[in-house]
Parts: sequence; C-alpha cells; structure tokens
Amino acid sequence: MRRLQIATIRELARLSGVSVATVSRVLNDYADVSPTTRARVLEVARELDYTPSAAARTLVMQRSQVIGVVLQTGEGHPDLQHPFFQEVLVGLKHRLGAGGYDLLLFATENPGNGFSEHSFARRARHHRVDGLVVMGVDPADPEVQKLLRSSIPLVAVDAEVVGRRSGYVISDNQGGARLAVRHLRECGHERIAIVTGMLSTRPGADRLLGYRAELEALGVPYRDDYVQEGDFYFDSGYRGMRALLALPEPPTAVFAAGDLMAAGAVRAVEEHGLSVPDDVALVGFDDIQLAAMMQPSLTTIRQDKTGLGATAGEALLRMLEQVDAAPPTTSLPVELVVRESSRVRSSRRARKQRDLEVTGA
Amino acid sequence: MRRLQIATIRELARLSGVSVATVSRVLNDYADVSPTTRARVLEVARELDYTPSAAARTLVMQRSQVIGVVLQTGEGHPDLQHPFFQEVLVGLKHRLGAGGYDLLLFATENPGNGFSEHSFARRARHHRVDGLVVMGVDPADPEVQKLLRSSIPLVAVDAEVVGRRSGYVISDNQGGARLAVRHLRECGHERIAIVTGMLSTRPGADRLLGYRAELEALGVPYRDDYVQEGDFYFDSGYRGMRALLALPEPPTAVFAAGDLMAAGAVRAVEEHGLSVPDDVALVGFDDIQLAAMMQPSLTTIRQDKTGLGATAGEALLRMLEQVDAAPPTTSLPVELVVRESSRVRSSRRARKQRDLEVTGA
DNA sequence: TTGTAAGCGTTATCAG
DNA sequence: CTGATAACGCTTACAA
Repeated sequence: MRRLQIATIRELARLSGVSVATVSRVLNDYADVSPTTRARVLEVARELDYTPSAAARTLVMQRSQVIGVVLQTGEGHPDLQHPFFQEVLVGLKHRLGAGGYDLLLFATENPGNGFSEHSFARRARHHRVDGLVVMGVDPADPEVQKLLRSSIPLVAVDAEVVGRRSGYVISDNQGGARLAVRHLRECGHERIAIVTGMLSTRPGADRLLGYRAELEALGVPYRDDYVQEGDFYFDSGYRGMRALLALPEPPTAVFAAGDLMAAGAVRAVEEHGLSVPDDVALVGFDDIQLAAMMQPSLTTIRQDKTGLGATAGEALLRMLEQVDAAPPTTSLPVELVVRESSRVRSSRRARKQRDLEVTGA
Repeated sequence: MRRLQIATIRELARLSGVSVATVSRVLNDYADVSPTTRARVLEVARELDYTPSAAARTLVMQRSQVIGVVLQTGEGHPDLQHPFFQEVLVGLKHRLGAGGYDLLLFATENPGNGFSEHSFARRARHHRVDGLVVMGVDPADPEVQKLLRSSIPLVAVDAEVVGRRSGYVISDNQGGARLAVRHLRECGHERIAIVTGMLSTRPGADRLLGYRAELEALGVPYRDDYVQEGDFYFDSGYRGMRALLALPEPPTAVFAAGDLMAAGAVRAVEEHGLSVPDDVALVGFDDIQLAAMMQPSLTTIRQDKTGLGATAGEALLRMLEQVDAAPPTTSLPVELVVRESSRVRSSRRARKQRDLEVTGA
C-alpha cells in the first residue's frame, strides 16, 4: 500500500490510461474533458493520494502560492517573542490559508543556499513568494527598502510603508492614545505621564503624539518630565515608572504605550509600596492576553490584532488577484477596555465576575 | 538598474561567457573550476544579485530545504495562541535557520491546490518538505498517524510519538510535577491539590502522575476531590480553583499544571477574598513570560522552551544528514523557579528587587 | 475531447 | 577544466 516514491502526474496518467495533459486538465478543472475521463482520473488520483508538486508548479506557473512573513521586533529582542505579533500571525494565517496560500517564515539566519548573506529580498526571490507581509520592521531599514522596490506585493503591519506595490495596515495609534488620556482625565487625574514605545517606530511615535494632542485638547499642561522613553518591553516600563515615581511631583496616572510596559510599571509601583490603581492609575495599549490576566487587571486600548492580520491577508489577496489593485493604507479602530488598573478600587468582593472574557475559551 | 525578470542561471552564464553547467559548479563550490572562471562568474552573480530558484532546485534535487511546522493546540483554542508554542518556535527557527532551512507554517485551512481537503501529509508531499516538526498534537490523531507512516523525518515537541523516522523532544513533566509538590510540602503544606492539563495529552497525564507519585513519596494521602481537570487555559484554572475553594476542606496549596491556569487560579482566589500566597500557595508549570510579570509573581516549573525548539531542530538536522540516525527520544530537564506565589508573604518593601530577570531585555 | 511537445530553472552525467 | 544535454513534474499552446 505504502509507496516509496511520491506519485507523479505521469504515473497518474499511465494508470488512468490518458495523457498527462488530460490529467492536468482534470486536476485544474478545465471544462473540455469528458465526464468519464474526468471521473476515472479523479478516482485514480484518490487511490494514489496524489498531490501535485509545488516545486514543478511554481516553476512553470511562475508563482508559488506562498506568502513570505518577515518578523523583526528589533533591538535584540528575540523575534516572535512579542505576544502582539503572535496574534497578528493567527489572523494572517487564517485569512491567507483560506485563500489557498501557505506561509513561509523568514528566519533571520543564513539562506538555504550557502551562497550569500541573508537578505529578505533575495530570499523572497529564491522562494518566488507571491507576496510578503512584514511586521515590526523599521521602514527605513535598507532591507525593507529593498523589498519595497522589488515588485512583490507587500503589506506591512504596524509600519507605514508605501510603494507602488506595497501598503500597510495599522491601528489608530493616535486615537487610541487619546482615548487613554481622556479616560485617565475622566477618572479625575491631572498629573498624567507617559511611558512611550520606541519612538523610531510608527506606533511608538503616534502614541506619544496622541498623548500630547489629547492633553492639549483637555487643557492639561504638558510637561517634559512626564515623558519616559521605553521600548515596548517589560523592563523599560519598570524603569520608566521608577523614574516617574522619583520625581518631586510624581504623576497620579500613567499611560504606558504597551501592555508589557504597563506590567513593568505595576511592578515598580508595588515595589514602591504604592498600589494600582489607588495611588497610580494605569492604562496600557494592545490588550494582549496578559492584560486581562494580571492582578490588577489592566485597563488598556485594545487593538484588533487578529483583525490586523486578517486585514493584511485580505489586502494581499486583493493585490494578488488584480495587479492594479491599490495597496492598502488601512487604519483599524481601537477601543478602550476598562479594567481594574484605572478604577477607584472597590472592595475585593465587588470585583467578582468581571473580566471573564479573558481567553476566549 | 532594476530588472523586471528574475535573473536565471542562463542569463548569468551568458553574461559570464560560460555554460550553465560551469555556473552551477561555481555556485555549488565544486573544486574543478579554474580560479579565473570562478571569479568572473561570482562577480557577475553579485552584479545581478542572482539567487537560484528554490523551485527548480527542489525539483531536480528532490529536496526543498524547507521544514514544515504543524501547530495544533486543539480544543478550538486558536492555534499559535498558546505562548508556550511561540517560544518553542523561536528556538526552532534559530536552529533550523542556521542549518540553512526555512520554515513553512502549515495553516489549517485549504491547501494551495483546490483539489482536496487539507491533510498535513498531503501538504508535506506537496511542498516536498524535508522534515516536519509537530507541536501540540494528539499522537492518536489520524492525521498525525499518517505523518508518522510517511517516510519524512519528524520530530514532535511535547508529545511522545515514535516511528521509524520520527521521534520526540519533551520536558520532564513527571519530574517537574514532583518538584512542584515537594516544594509546596516544604513550604509546610499538607493539603495540596492539583488542577491538571488535558489528560489526553502527554504533559497533562504526566504531570498528574508526578503529582501522585510525589504525594506518595512524601507520605501525604491522595484525595480524589483535590484533583480538578483543566485544559491548560486560563478559564479552566479559574473554574478549577473555584471548585477547590468550595470544598468543605479546601486545599492550602495548589499545583496548577500550566501557568495560564495558575493565573486563572489566582483570580479565583482573590475573588474569594483570599490571597496568594497567604491563604493559598500556588505553583504553575511552563514559566511563560506572564509568570514573572504577574502580581504576585508565579512560582513555577520552568521548561526550557527555546531549548525544546532548538533540540528538536538539532535532532531533525541530524536525521536529515544521516538517513540512519536514530530518531530522538529526548527528555529535557526542568527547574523550579521560586517566586512570590508560594512564599510566606513578606512586607511589601522586602519584595523589592526580586525577579527582575523577566524579559531578558 | 485528447495527445504531443516545448518549456520553467536547476543539477548531474557524459564527453571532450 | 568545460560544454551539451537529459532529467525533475508540471502547464499550455498547438495539433489531431
């Protein structure tokens, strides 16, 4: 029963008593095949558990049905590590998978061929990927620029790149930051600080922009010492918060431009002998799984992470189908999710039954 | 400067004034090429930014330099969602990437060809992947069985599968569970309960086994009502803990067989008006990022997640190089990481400066 | 409705 | 040392 060699179209043809051309027609659903022939070929194909060779098909069709995914969280933080991207990947995988595409994860190490240094553009050509999704990249990165110049359709998530064949999908970071600040203000705070993300990234810069814009709109004076630059990761949130607490007039509320940093901030506050939200109210950004599971649970700006992935996939699919489709420049709305870290703390008992949407299980 | 068509070996040959055969030799580092010729070809290749076509090479070499990664966390929980697998993926990516392999993520949707229902075995053949890594699968799954029978080298992470060409890499789950229980006992607890993972999975079953074994070794009587079956996710931990707290004689310590469940348990304890670790001590399993960032931070059994990935990659590489290499059956050690959830609570101030290894940043 | 044959971009076998 | 040339498995004119 088990076959050593993978069945080829030739074998299928032989066993069905027709030519390979006919088999190909059947497999690709061409109209001009007699019903009998079609049935017979299909039957044999089933028996053989036949699958066409992707390599052969790619070679002749000049397309691979594969999308390359470039992940780069930069700064020496291991790729893939940030929970945000993981969730985006889920959305991407589902949408693109449904469209008949597979995902090739671009590793940062050497390419398959010993021939040259790794280069995303080169590897994209090597595998003849039909499209590219890049996440967490710096648009100024020469590697990325190279990708943009190549004629491969590309969609960036969370980075504003533009090119003839490349667009982006991003969350409304400014709007989200404004929501966060307004919420904090509505909770009665006036001394509202921020721990930013990497300012070299679009989300990092935009969230700071939104913070400033909303302060101004609310008539709350902006102060330089209330801005701590972080990098989206836990430790920078911890450090930023410590610095803020050391101020002569520490803030009573902090907007951390990422949930991981917010978690770090909570740690700093508690170590300082203070409590969240009693002494310091906190709002994060992203709504990663952690946010709902923390104690206290974290008020945050929810990004539709799988939505970003799905939207990126969708856009890519469109660009693949129609060569002249305009690259996307989509901004997805975000929403404020109020949890414990920004509320006046009620009695322990009263907290019961809240935030149980947690894992979606 | 920009070229529309991807450069082929033929073009390279033409421009270098040699035959394609010679170019191929140069590119593949054959010895029998004159230094001058080699230099010239390499020079032109650089100018053209030439990359060989993976498809063509796969076709003729009958190998793709691609490893398929099958992710399946089952139970309707979205794939990829569990942080554990994400970290394994990092290790895998690095090791395999260094070995010159790329990773193809097997999406759960339709295959590239409209031809048939998705089947991992079929897709593996379709892409002619050289090897397979499967994670979070049920070894009894017919799909998985099919993969095992195929002659493609396969390494499973966290599932004990065996086959002529397939092995596994797993953590010492029993040992880890024993460590957890012993630690709890050493903290002075006698009423030690467990919230298990899915018992249909190897880790789920083994951790329960370890729990029982250690109780017995310690002379602590086992009681059925102290065993709550969970599924590794937050909500089941929450529910399990509630059930335990509702017992006439609730436990004073709980071993949650996964960190996510431990987080759920913390939530339940606090909602009950009790505190961790004062009223209930808690130990988790995995040491996902969340564990160190929670409040209180979570004592847990650390799995070497990237190590699992790297080891799996390593083993696969070995199997690919030598056809007769024995499939791995590796068990990786785990370690107890003591944090706040299992300690007698000291004053707030005293907690300062602990657990700051958090993100590795 | 079906078959023949020419590629797709490589590698590998033979001759030279 | 180098060059023709035959595969590899498939799609697609072009013929029949």
